Amino acid sequence: MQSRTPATRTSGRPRSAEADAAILAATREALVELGWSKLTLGDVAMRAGVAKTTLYRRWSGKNELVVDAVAELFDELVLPDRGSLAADIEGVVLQFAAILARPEAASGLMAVVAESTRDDALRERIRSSIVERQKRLVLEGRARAQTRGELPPETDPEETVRTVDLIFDVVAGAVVHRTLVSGRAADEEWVRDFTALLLGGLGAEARQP
Amino acid sequence: MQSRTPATRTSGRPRSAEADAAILAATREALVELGWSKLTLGDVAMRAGVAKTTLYRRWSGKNELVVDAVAELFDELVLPDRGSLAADIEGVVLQFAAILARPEAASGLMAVVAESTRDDALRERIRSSIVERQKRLVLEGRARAQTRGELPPETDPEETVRTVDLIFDVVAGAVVHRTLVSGRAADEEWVRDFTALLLGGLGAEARQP
Amino acid sequence: MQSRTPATRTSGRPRSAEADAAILAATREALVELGWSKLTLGDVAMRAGVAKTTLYRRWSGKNELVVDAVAELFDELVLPDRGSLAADIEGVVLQFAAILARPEAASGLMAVVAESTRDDALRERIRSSIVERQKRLVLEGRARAQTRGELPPETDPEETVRTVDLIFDVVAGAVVHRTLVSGRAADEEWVRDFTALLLGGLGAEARQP
Amino acid sequence: MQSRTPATRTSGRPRSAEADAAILAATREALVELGWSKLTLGDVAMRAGVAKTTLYRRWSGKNELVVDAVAELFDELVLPDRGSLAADIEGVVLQFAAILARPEAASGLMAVVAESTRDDALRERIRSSIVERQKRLVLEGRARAQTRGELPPETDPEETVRTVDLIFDVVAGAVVHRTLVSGRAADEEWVRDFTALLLGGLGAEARQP
DNA sequence: ACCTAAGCGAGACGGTACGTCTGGTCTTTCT
DNA sequence: AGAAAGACCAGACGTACCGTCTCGCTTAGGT
Repeated sequence: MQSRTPATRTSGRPRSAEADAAILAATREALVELGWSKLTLGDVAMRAGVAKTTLYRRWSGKNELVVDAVAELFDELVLPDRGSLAADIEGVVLQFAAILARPEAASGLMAVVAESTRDDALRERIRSSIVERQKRLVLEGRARAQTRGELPPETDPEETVRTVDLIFDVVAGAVVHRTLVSGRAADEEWVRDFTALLLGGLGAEARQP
Repeated sequence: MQSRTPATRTSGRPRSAEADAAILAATREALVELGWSKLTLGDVAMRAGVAKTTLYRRWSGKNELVVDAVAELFDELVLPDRGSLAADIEGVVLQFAAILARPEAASGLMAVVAESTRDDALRERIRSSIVERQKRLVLEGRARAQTRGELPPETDPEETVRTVDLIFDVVAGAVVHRTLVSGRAADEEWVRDFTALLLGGLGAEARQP
Repeated sequence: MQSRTPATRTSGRPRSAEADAAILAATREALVELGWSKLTLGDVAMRAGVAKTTLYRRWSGKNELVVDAVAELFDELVLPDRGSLAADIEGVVLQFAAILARPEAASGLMAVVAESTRDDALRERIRSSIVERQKRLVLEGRARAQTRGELPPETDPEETVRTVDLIFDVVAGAVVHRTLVSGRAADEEWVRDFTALLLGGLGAEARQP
Repeated sequence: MQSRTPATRTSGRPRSAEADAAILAATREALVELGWSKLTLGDVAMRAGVAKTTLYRRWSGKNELVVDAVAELFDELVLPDRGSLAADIEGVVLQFAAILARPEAASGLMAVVAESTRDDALRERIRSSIVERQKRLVLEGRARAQTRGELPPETDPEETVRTVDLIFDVVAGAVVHRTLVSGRAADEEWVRDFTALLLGGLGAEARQP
């Protein structure tokens, strides 16, 4: 989560482990009720039953706190085994859409992405805590499809990385855009259309090297 | 842009047209230098050589102002005629990526999208000022491809709308995600890969009704 | 009151005489409702059904306007003939107290006096419009008392001026202080006590040159 | 044994005692330079080297602040022992006039009095902080004069209160009116005349029950 | 059983920006 | 030329948070 305290803690009172959890939970609660821009750290501290100093001792500011609070939400994504690549993709995309439809995810995620355009450390934190962390789903899905014979075994490892990245950007980007920018639900019908488009593209790409 | 005063203004000093332009330009300038979160309306007013009251008389807050300032950026997108659908798409996607790479676009756009998750009026303003406004590119490209015979003429109009929306979400979403979330440039190589994926998907979709 | 050029107006639209009266009346009305510090010239203009520019064309600011509006209130003071000096004084002091008890007088008068401590032109305007204008009451009362034989005829004119000034400061000051600072009504009992004190002092003074 | 301190403040950082003094001093300084109407709390805070919030944490607004700043000025009044009642009065009146001649006193005092005509809490604050606080001078002077045999011992206590109040209104009112409204100095000559008037009145009053 | 160093709740602190209001001025059109 | 209307610049208002800083108190591990 937060890469804190690599060094040995020798003396003094240890930091409260409960406080960490309470603060992150309070942050998500505040995101739901207030959204990112009206969320204040003083309010989060109060909700968590914690002093502001305790919060600042652990996170350097609102952005870092929100990244950590939001990142946890995406850990609940799992790749369901629904029997076919298409069905698997549809399943995970629907889960992703469901998370994005939750106000704490949408408001928080977009805001920190916006902030990250001017803060490289923040961008890196988002990449490692959220993006790279969830690429496991693409890799897992690919592997499963190869086992099933739906996709050919990979040959060029570099090519594979490029394709995984592309797929991830297309999937995550399309769902986010549909949900937050176009402002319409990524419902089953849309997910079916989208998955057909994606698989068609992948098949075609696979056919013409 | 801002739908102001459709009614006739007869008496009193008329609003300065220069002020409007100066404020929007100053807003983009401030977005470049400061980003969304550190942009203050007082600072924008100062840059524009305008009093804060003049600014607040026209826009109700930071979000509305930034939407209008950013929306203008996307009006410069044009669909180049490069001879084939693939080349046309690559061309416009590259243009889109170039705009998104500009700091005033990235920071401002993501931030107002984040805010719009808690403000329906703002979401609608974004949709009408930015999203719907640029769907013209998809429609134009489709028409041109049909003229060339690259795409079959549309039969079901409802189906057409759904496909246009899908394409728009996929294109815009993928480029945004690549650029802002993954934090890597949407360069020519990536655009070629992406276009291939998209056209493959469309072709496959067209083949299997 | 306002020393404006009564000189020849040759061309153009003549100034509205009604506007002057409306503005002063609106000023007093606003003083009653809002007090000096919350009175705004924009509000006065609106109440008077007049544009702000019209108001500024006639008065240079809030202070000048309020002085003129308040000065008119004191013109209604008259010296009643109640048969004796003591009774005359009591009568006029009660009138004065009654005016001061009106909120437009109290709030406005004290405020412009406060302002006048830093604005010589304003102090002079107050002196000529209010103070000197009402000294007529002291002079008149003195003359009447001399006719009655209650006071000896004046001998030294310089001495007379000094006494008149002193009396005026004592009378006006005591009533103002009682009413506004001590915050208690200058009622008949108090006025009787005060008048006794004043006449006693004058008699004693008269006896010992 | 029960603690006498009501609402002891135990936790949290204690308020800075220096800040209070610095703010009141800065207020008087600003009154001298700017007068009441141009004094801004932001400016006072800056002069005191204090944040605006610190100021607002202690005082609810400009009026309350100025009352406290001005009240301190009058604490330096003392009743000198000059051997006779007349001389004592002259001495204290001259001191009072000297304080009123200072711009911070004049501008501030009159302004808050003006404001107090529309704000009962403020009027009460003025009464208790300034007026009642300085009545000590009248009581002390009276006692000393009785010791000397210049005034008869008091008989009716209610009558005494009424007389003290009357004297205070007459003295304070006359000096204020002379200084601020008539706009002339309360110099030694005037004070001598005034004291003669006052003592004459008191003597006459004493003689005729 | 003490010592000591860090953590903790509380809340004051110096700042910055907010969005609103007012003071005066300027620019329209109408009278 | 004056008036009504209202936009304009300038700047103070009182509030809300920021991130930091004292306070006095708690809570552990090392001695």
